[in-house]
Amino acid sequence: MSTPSRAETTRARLLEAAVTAFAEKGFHGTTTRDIAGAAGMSPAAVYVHHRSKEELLFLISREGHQQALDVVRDARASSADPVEQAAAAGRAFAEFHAHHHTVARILNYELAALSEEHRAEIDELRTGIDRELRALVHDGVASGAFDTPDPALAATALASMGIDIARWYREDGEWSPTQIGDYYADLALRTVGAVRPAG
Amino acid sequence: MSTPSRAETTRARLLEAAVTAFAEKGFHGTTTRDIAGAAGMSPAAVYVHHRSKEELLFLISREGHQQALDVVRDARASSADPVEQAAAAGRAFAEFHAHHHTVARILNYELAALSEEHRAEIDELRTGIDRELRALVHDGVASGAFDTPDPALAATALASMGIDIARWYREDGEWSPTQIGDYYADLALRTVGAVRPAG
DNA sequence: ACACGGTAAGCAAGCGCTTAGTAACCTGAC
DNA sequence: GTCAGGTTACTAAGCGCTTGCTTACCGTGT
Repeated sequence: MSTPSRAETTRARLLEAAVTAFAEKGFHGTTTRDIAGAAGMSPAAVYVHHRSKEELLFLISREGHQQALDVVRDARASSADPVEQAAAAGRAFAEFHAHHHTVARILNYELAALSEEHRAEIDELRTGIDRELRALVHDGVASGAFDTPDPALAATALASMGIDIARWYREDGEWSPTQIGDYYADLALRTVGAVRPAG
Repeated sequence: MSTPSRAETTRARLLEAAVTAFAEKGFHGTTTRDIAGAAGMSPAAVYVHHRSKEELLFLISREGHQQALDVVRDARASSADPVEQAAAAGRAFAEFHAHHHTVARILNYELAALSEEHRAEIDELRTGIDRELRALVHDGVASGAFDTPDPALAATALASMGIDIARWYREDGEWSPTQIGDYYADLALRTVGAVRPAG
């Protein structure tokens, strides 16, 4: 229960400012002066707490990807039934991308701005997400619970429709993250061709 | 059948170079020297043929959005049956985003870099696409051919899953644009809850 | 003679990042 | 309690370079 040090607080403020700026204007459209200004500090303060502007992007990207991977893993672990797994994954992945749409935009649209080493580390997390979804669809097809013309492409489509929510979602839009989660739980089942679970 | 003038050819070469560069590195990550260099010209040549870097983005965006709108309109006009319209729209919209993935990335990820006036003009074309898809789903629901818990969200999802193909599609990937088109024709029918047409 | 299609050179502004310095806060000997 | 000595968190100023774009000029075809 230790209170965070002043340095930790400042570090977090800079990261939060970077998230907002990167999501709104992109990595290359954001200046270190933007970030420092939004955090209420001088441009030099960025370099007291972080090596470079790219490191800020990497820290944001790693944390966000880890969370996204956890979301999918938790959904798979929530049930032994592939049908329930598909609904849970569709719901949770959609809710994640709606609720964390600012971070999610950075995760998916700023990959090219990462250094080669950082990009490689992020790619491993992305591969993990893809593997989870492919395994989920594979299990359902193998058990006869799913009916899809192309299981691998179905897994890609599941990831894709969730990710793109971060692009079109608006906080003042027609649907709340919960409503979107409900809809995408159903849409995931339609995508894999599952018989709806009773209830 | 007039041969294009030298100016017209150069203009097109600069636009093509801008498409490649913007898609790969984003608008802000691309320099006017990148564009001129890729077109085999000096940096000043850009300004012989175009007002600004932003104008290049606008020209690319307007042309691409017009084509995307035409694709959806043609799909709707191809049949009076909402089910066939949904399949045709799903297929054509997906094929478009796979085949023209470089342009499509610019259309969907560089909107914020447009000037206010240009952005407004592009938004009209985007609204047109949205309206077509909402009308399509509405017609199917009204005729009893579709079954979906949220028609407006279904239309959004249809657009979304097509658009995101531009993000994940790779020319050396697992699927060709035609295969993707086939799959998304079927996926569109699942999304709107249509009874598959005979055949 | 001259319009057309282009370049060489460079300007003002803005970029990521560094350096040198300072105010504010601890620590502990007395 | 207090106050020198050291540390932490930060800033003012600016460096070297790149940016979008302009200006002044030139070779070529008619």
